[in-house]
Amino acid sequence: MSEQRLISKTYEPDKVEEKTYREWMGKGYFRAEIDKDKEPYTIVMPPPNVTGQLHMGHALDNTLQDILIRWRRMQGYSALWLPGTDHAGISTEAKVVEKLRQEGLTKEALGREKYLERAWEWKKQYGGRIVEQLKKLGCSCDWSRERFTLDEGLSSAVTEVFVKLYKKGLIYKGERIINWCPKCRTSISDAEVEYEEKSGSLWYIKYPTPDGTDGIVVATTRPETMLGDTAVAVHPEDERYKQLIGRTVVLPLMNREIPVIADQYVDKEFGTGAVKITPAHDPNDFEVGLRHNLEQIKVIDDAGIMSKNAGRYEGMERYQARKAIVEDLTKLGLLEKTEEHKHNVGGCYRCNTVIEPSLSEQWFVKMKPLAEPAIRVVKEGKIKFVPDRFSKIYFNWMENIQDWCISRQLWWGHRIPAYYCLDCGYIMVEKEPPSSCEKCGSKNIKQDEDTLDTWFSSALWPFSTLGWPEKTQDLEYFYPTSVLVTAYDIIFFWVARMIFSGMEHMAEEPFKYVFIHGIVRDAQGRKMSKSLGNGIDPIEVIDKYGTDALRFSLTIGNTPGNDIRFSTEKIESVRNFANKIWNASRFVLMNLEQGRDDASHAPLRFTLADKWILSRVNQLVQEVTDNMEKFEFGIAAQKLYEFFWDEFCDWYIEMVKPRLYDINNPSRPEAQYVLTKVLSTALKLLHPYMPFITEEIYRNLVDEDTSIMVSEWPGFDRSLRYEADQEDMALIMETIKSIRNIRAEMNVPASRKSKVFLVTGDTGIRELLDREKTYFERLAWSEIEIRQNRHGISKNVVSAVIPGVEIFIPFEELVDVSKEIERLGREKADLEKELHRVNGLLSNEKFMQKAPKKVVDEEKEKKVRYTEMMEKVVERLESLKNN
RNA sequence: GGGCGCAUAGCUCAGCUGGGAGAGCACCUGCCUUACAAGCAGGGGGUCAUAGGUUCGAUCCCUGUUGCGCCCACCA
Repeated sequence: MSEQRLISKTYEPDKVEEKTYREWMGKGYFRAEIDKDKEPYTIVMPPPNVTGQLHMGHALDNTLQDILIRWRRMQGYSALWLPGTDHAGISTEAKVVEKLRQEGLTKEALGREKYLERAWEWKKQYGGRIVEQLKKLGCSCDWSRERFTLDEGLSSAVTEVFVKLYKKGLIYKGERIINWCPKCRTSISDAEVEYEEKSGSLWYIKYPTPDGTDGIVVATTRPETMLGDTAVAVHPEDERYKQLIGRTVVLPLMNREIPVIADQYVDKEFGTGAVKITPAHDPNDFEVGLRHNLEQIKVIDDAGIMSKNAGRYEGMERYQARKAIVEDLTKLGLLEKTEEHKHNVGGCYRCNTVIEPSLSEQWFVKMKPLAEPAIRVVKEGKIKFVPDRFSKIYFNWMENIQDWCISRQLWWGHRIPAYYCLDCGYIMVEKEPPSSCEKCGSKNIKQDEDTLDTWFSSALWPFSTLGWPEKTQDLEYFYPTSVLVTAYDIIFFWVARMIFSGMEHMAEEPFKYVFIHGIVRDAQGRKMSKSLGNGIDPIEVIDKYGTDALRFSLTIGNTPGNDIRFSTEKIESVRNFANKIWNASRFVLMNLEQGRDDASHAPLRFTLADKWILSRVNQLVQEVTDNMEKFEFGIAAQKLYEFFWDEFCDWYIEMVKPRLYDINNPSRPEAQYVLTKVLSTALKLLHPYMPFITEEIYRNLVDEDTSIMVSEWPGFDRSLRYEADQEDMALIMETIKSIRNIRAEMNVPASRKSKVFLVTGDTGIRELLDREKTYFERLAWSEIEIRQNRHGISKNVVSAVIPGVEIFIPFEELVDVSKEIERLGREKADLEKELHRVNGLLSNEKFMQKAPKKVVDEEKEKKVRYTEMMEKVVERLESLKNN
């Protein structure tokens, strides 16, 4: 025993957390073993960016995962939480390039090999940071299995998948309109474009016929793309333009003749009903171009600069060019008008730069065949979204999915395993670099320069981290994983892609549940962001309030799928809760014997309070476990909070004090036993939420050499259902509350005891009150006297009625009768209201017929009780008025 | 243009399959009662957004409306 260690009056997290985490690590508690006698329970951690820092989103996400994994581990599962980090292609590359820039270098100047060396250095320097932060959060991950998306095993999984899908015809290379970020200098996928409504202009530009007699006016939001126009399209049935179809018009500024074509795509109602067609810079125009065999002219280059095809605008930045073109058109008298126009503009999700749709040769994953089983597995319920509404969002996306552009013009990432014969142009896609061309035998071979979308490797995470494509024992035992925990903003990027990848490569769903949570907002409800500067650093919160406080405040009262707000007020109240746990535990430890024998208690000597709290904690075990099975952590945490503070501290501990202070009390050992039992049970239930404080106390309470982490999760115990005692206890508590209420209203200080008469005609209640009368001394500062009737009780009393019992408190000073009448009048009014409601129900024939018997009986019982109480109140009122 | 979420006490939010409205914080009153003043006891405060419907009975289920937020979608 070393309860002396819990001397501080306040819980000091910094003295516990680091030390405890180290011990857990040292003892290997986080390590999951393959154990055929246990059921596996697996969570793969959504890998944070390797060079990132922990933010509140991570804190929430990982707290929830840790709650699940600690809970299941205690339940006896072989619980694996597999951690890792993501190489985060674009953002890491951006950071490394920026660093080089500061040194006056560019990646091109450095060359691929040297550049990658620098990138790995960067990773070495910063990659450990987020891992250390996760440890501060208390995450019980199996660090021996930590993975990185660019490590050898995962890279081989990526290559395996790429080759496999290519050979199956599900990966192809093609020239398409893709989303190009001129700042990141790479293509990005559709999912990576974020649309924002912006107000812009709609310019009406006249394209004259060659003879100058006629013309057509087109409307556009992006005049700079007109330099690449290769047609004007109108609707086939548009009478206004019928005579122009098949003829040509002159593209202004470029003086190029382009055809007027008819295509269904055109909306007659919008603008002028005539659309300029730029196949190289617009996805729709591209399609139109294919249908009509139009030339594709790229006028904007990879940096967002006008290309050599842009005539005299060459070299201008795209928005400068827009301005110049509008000015020039105005001078030429070809700008008919300009309208204000609101439209969606796509931006890069990393750098927010406006995306340039651009014709480019890229690699794609053919999605339709992959989407089909991914939809089915959710429809069949083999994967369940929690909450369920997110499955709709998932279906909507999956069912309308477009091919996935996976090639990135970056160097930091998995290089595409495609090899080109520079002599005959043949493409080889192989796991190992071919030494010569399969077709012409040439040794002149070059690997594709591009890398893969980071999400391509993340998509394989649930099985690549377990060793796939090798047939490892880990994979055999831990796959499919049990649950995936993530925020809703990442469903498309990651969850959906893991699902189709799991189905395609493992022929089995990657997880059974997708548990979706919301995002953490600031106190005003704003999204935390770097640009707003309103982000709260979880590490700072931990340093100030402790890890357990942070974790619990992110959990309590929250519901799946909904956003939460982070506020100082909330974390302070949770910090206070941790302190409450600490002090209650100090109390218990102070009142235990050194080297006591736990077995020395006799259930026969359990008091009412003992049986009540044992019964309550037993119920709590059941309820909390049920809530957790349903992912209702917010409710479970709420129940734990209320039980611990209200029932255990404010009632049970107060009730048990006299027995502890009296060394000769025959039921003192039972009090000690129950305190220990209830506290240790509550600590176990709290452990997934507040791992550190619960561990610190548990070791002091149970055994220095044990750990709550590996203790057994409490189960419901049928022998602890003391239902009658619970009802008795409820009556005692009601009576005490009522006495306290009167005393408070009369401004009686705790130091002044009251004499209290409890009057009841019910023999059973009288016996109960008599048996438990010691409770009133401490909890109601009262000495009670139990009477069968009111005879002989002074008239100078304040009274109250609760079901079954009348309470009278005499006062030496004269009680203000008018005030007392007023108070009883309020009680009477409340009872009248209740009686009115009950009588209404009971006299309603339909209610009597149709309501369940249980409800009817309850109401009948209430009527009896209220009527009885009413009689007492009326009696009392009359006697007061007669005086 | 579709789809979804939210609307409950001054603030932030719970409220499980419909049966007498809850918590934390804030506020008011009284207490340093030998675990805890980061505490204890008591108290005030809500027509559960709005209009209908279903039901014996609706904060909860259905429909419409309003407000706020989010997601998806190629109208230049």
